[in-house]
Amino acid sequence: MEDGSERLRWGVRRRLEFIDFRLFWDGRFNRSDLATTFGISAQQASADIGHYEKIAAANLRYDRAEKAYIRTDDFAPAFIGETIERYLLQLVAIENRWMRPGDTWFDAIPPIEVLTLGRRPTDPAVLLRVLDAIRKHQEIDIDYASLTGSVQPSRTIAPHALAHSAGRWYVRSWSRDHNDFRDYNLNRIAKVIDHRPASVDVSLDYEWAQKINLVIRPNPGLPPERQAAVASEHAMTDGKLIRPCRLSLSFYLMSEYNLDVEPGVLKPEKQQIVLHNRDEVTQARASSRQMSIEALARASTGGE
Amino acid sequence: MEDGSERLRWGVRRRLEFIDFRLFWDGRFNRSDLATTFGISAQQASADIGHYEKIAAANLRYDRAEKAYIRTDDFAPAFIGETIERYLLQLVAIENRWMRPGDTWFDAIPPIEVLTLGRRPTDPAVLLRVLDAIRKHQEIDIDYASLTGSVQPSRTIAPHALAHSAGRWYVRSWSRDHNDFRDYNLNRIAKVIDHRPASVDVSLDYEWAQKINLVIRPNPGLPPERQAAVASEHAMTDGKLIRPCRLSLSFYLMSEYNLDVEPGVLKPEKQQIVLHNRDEVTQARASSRQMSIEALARASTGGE
DNA sequence: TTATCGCGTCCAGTTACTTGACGCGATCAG
DNA sequence: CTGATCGCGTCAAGTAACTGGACGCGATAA
Repeated sequence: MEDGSERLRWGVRRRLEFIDFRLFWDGRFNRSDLATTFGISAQQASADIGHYEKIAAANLRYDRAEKAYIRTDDFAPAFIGETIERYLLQLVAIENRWMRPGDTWFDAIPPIEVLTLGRRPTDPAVLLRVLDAIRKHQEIDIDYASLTGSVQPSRTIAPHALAHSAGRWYVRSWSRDHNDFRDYNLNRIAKVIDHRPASVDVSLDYEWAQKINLVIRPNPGLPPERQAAVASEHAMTDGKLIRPCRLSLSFYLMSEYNLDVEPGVLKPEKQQIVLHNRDEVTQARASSRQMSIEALARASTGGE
Repeated sequence: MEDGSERLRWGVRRRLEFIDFRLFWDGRFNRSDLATTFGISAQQASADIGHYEKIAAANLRYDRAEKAYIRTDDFAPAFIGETIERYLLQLVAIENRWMRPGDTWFDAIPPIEVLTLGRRPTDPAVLLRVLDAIRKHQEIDIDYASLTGSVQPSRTIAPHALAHSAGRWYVRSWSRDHNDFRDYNLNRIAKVIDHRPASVDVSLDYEWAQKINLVIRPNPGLPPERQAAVASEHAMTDGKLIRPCRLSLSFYLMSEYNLDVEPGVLKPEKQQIVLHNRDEVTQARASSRQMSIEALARASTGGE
């Protein structure tokens, strides 16, 4: 099957992709679908359909009774290729109200249910300032929603990276108040007040820079056939999964999968995978954190 | 600030959105950025920039030294609006290799780290057949990767919905072998072999159709200020969160947040929220499941 | 039957976009 | 300082995309 590699103008290509998309997800589409979603005339839509037929004639046929173009059995995507995950993500985003259906190409949203506890949306203004600070190596003064909920004096941080885990966004930053590196929850930053050039050397954040291999295995407490299934699901080789991971982030992954719980506390079904080198990880993390703090202390006494 | 509500052709509008996007995320863009991502000439790109300036002149200025258009301090998005979550999702998707950077408008990917254990990608052919079966009320014969990994005879299911939780996709289906409704892991369906009209009445899936309110509270074992923080993070009112949820899916949400663990087993930090009406939920789930099974049994003895 | 609707197509006119050419200001190597 | 380079802006002329209007065709519904 061709991949639609002809030289097409960007807009035309997108419309042919749309045809591909609708055939895949709905099995059908209309000329008017094409015309309304792109705001083009019916004539132009006809021309586009003709264009698509030239490229992938076997993919569709017009059904007069249905008044629609119908996907054939030998349909093979000519444009959208292997980008299925992308559209699945869009479905999740729609259900979570992160996206409006109109932002996507879905017509009938498939009957899906998305289950999360949700979280507060990200403030664009905050994200913009944080990204700027990362890019331009600035330190920023922020209003941070403290644990107690009480009003706190503003804090000064020098962010240098974003991290995402288990649905949360973290801002990896140097903290002026503590003179060490920490994670700040992006959604808890209420406001970015001011900014100035940062003085800290972010390469001293060893806990971020250094990686370690998490060695993950199926929980040996599970019946052997369940262990095999778990191994298969996580695409393990030789019954184990090696996952490289920044030291500072290892905590979140361990937390998400209950890897930080002592063996035997939870039923094996609640802890399908276990971390084989847990002690090594916690120890490496603690020591790199200590090294980082000492290096920062030396730098500040020496430099200022 | 205007929202770019002029009547613009679809392609032009997308390009102005692109300008908005790059200004937001990178703080800058080039004429050639515009020209190359959309495959248009430099002249046309100039025209588009002029067009954008007419709509949101205060958003950008040209810096001759930088050879780029730079975001001003009073920048306010004129096109991309509040669709920030969408682009954050794209960043996650890129890091997970679900999307290629070229599928997005990002130039320099911000320094982000995405932490998951990953999973096998979804097979487009399988998804397509499953969606068809849902839409057309068909039953399908599938090759299902069993827990033991051994080859199993094919199973016959009649799917009627998709569900997403904790990174997994489930296919809610009637099972011919068991004459009840179950969840099938989408990634475990290796192949869809055949299909025919389904005979089962999906409205008998009470465990799916019926919803219950999960009453979620901060773990009382946490210090009060931590409880307040948890309540705030989950946007609780009066210290509790009411989350309506299909009975069949309640299990996954409980599993994801360790709500299904007896109080006292885990440290409170590992179980920041607790389910106040756990007994009610498990009981409702069991009874609706039983009702469903009985209804199906009556239908099959009476009907066939 | 008649009315309606969606598709396909021929037509002429408009807009978007192209290639080609030239000038301007900033940066850089010699 | 000078000439080369690069990215931007613009004028001009031609092409491709797209629009409006009009007409016929087949299927469906009143």
